[in-house]
Amino acid sequence: MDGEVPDFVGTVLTGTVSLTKIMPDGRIQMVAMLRPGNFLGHPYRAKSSYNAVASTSVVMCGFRRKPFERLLRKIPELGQGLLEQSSNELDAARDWMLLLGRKTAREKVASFLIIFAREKVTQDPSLMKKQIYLDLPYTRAEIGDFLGLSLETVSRQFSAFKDDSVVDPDGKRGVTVVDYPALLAETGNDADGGWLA
Amino acid sequence: MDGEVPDFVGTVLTGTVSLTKIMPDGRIQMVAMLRPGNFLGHPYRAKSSYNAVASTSVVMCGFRRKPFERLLRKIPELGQGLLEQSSNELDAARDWMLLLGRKTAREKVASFLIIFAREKVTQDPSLMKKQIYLDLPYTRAEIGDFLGLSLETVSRQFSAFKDDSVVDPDGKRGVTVVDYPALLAETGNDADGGWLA
DNA sequence: CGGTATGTTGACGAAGGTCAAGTAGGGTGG
DNA sequence: CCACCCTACTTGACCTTCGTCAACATACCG
Repeated sequence: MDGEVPDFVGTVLTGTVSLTKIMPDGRIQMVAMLRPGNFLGHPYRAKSSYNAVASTSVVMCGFRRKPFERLLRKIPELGQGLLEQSSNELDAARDWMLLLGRKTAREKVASFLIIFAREKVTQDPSLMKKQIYLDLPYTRAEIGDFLGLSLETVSRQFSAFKDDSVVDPDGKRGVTVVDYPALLAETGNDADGGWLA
Repeated sequence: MDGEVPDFVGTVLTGTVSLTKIMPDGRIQMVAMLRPGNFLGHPYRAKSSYNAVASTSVVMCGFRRKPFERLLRKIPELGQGLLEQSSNELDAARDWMLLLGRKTAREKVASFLIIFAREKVTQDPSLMKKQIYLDLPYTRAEIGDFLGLSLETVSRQFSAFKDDSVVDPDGKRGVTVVDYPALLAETGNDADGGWLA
């Protein structure tokens, strides 16, 4: 599924939606990864030139823009929630900017994997010392678009981490994180870290 | 001036404030450029690990966080303005991500210059066909932090644009844009473009 | 069972980073 | 007013990282 963001807004219920930017010559950069609970679209802003791509099958709760803005005016508490979410996304975008501008390919791929691994570790901290199986919602090419890398470089970094027994790729989209602390150390971040490892 | 963002929020009145992220080994990425009218700090979010740097002398209108949040609850319209601003910054951040992830050094520098040149052109469209003098608020090193480049690469791109008679550096922070349309064409964007050229 | 998507690996080259030397302004103290 | 110094900027030589192109492997789907 692929197309212009239409004149509606909504929240993601299940699945993963990606927003991408594309240059006239076809270069692509992913600029947002929306997971369940995240909000898609800007109230009060008609045009934003993104493409929305559903990476897995997605269920959304959508509203057309105009009625939603009326609702928003009636229930100001709603706006506060949106402001918080927007601030969160802004923070995430800025971690991502550090990644894009300054991290090496190896650090980028490690950071990418940590996003998904950390999600599981947060649910069950004991996983930190075990193997963590991940089902990535992206192909190598999409991971490249996420990280600002070519798909070949992404593939090579996966292989390198496999050689170092940090990670073990399994089929197309599966990976098991063999050594979570080691992977975390490869991200180039200090311990606390933001959204992006 | 340099330091942690303290427990306050506020709007920039004059000057330019930059937010940067720094990695343990010292690599730096600028993640926001706040100009007059922009808001600094997230209501409802205590910690964000940025450094705020005033690139020029700055006047701000600041509030401590707690009283401001009370104010915000009393006047919901205020929140709407903040949401709009936050959405705008998010859009800007995403244009910036495309730049960081996918543009060449030459395109990055062109895009950087266009941000400032466009500001002037918007005020006076006739400038588009004239020479535009800019007083950049940044050193080469800071431009590098903005664009995810080394300062040497920034310098080389300035020289290259000078050789091509697109731009004419003047002293430390001065530049005159000799050929605005040519510079625009170097950004790699299609005509409309977002915040970042 | 064959075909298309995706992933891996190798060889090579180009873009940009690093290191190093030298230059140019701008401000300060003599 | 001039000499000096400190900071920013420029330029060159070299090297690393990553992108590109290409061949091949694997997996998924009809």
